[in-house]
Amino acid sequence: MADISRPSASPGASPLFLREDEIRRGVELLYFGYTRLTNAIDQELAKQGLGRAHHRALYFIARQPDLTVGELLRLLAITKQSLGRVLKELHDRDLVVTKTGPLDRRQKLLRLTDSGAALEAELFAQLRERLSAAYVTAGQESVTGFWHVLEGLVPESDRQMVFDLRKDKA
Amino acid sequence: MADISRPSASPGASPLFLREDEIRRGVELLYFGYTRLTNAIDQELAKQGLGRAHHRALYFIARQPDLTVGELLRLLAITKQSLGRVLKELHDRDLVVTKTGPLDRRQKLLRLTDSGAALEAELFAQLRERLSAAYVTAGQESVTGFWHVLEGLVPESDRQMVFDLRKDKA
DNA sequence: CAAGATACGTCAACATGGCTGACATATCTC
DNA sequence: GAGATATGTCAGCCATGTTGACGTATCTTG
Repeated sequence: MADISRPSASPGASPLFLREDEIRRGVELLYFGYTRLTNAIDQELAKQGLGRAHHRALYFIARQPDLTVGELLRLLAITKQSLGRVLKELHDRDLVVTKTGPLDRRQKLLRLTDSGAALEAELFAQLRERLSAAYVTAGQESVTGFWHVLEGLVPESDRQMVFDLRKDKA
Repeated sequence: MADISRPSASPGASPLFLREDEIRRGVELLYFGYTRLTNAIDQELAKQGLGRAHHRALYFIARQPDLTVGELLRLLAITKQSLGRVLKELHDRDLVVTKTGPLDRRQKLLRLTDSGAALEAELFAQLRERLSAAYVTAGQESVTGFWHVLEGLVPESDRQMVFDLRKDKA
């Protein structure tokens, strides 16, 4: 295969070679990479009778315990009715518990139960397997490039929210 | 903001620093990057009364004119019934035309009409805007890293199909 | 050339996970 | 005490995926 990282042999049109083909390449790889990664856990989810919507909620609750419902809504960017359905199912299956917010009693803080955490860990293991294989093949330098481009795709208005996932809650 | 691209300050556990946090970072950025990019065209699509499924079909037909129905099915990885509904709507709106395959008359080759191509171009312009902004911010080296990691996420069995999108049909 | 495989289309029923709109309750803030 | 806010919930709708069954035209092969 030709070296896909080499830009056009005739530069000059643009300092960063933003030719149509390079954009389409990104669109396609993002599409296939994302969909194939999410496919990796569908079978596991189906065993539990859960769907991808449940996994997204489990994932973010695992990532940031004591997340509020409102914060989760902002992350998922769906309506509260849609999320309500998902959270109710997770609660009914004893995968998620809520507690009243200590500072603001209107809030509900979300946490995984032990079995919720176990399920999330099992699903995460699939993601880790795929993603770490891709990381290893591409190399650490590529991984940081991968991150940088994706960060640029997140609108300014959402960026802080995404970065904050890596912090413990105040 | 801290330099998010710098790996752990305490390497040694793994030669490529495959700590949980680095995997989660990839999962999240992929999720937000992908969903926010696709959100970029939803409004445009809604104007036409079309959905994302229609866009995916338009995109791949634009990318590889004279694609067969079977090839498109493999790319989208959905059932023929689902695709049939989408193609029928695109055909009814005069965005796509089919012609009988010249070598194998069972096949139908898909092509955009002029108005289909115009719509696809308009949608593509949105993607280009977002993605090229991200490319410029990240720099060419990051872009190649971005590609390499995503390639690693595409299963071996699908990889040739994805690469072949960039070639003219035989 | 006949038989079977293949490419495509279509009918029907159903599941998932989004959406809007309307309204209720508890709690916080001013 | 009045109004804003965080959450929940009922009801119905839509987009887009699924399975299963079946039909037709065309290609391929023994």
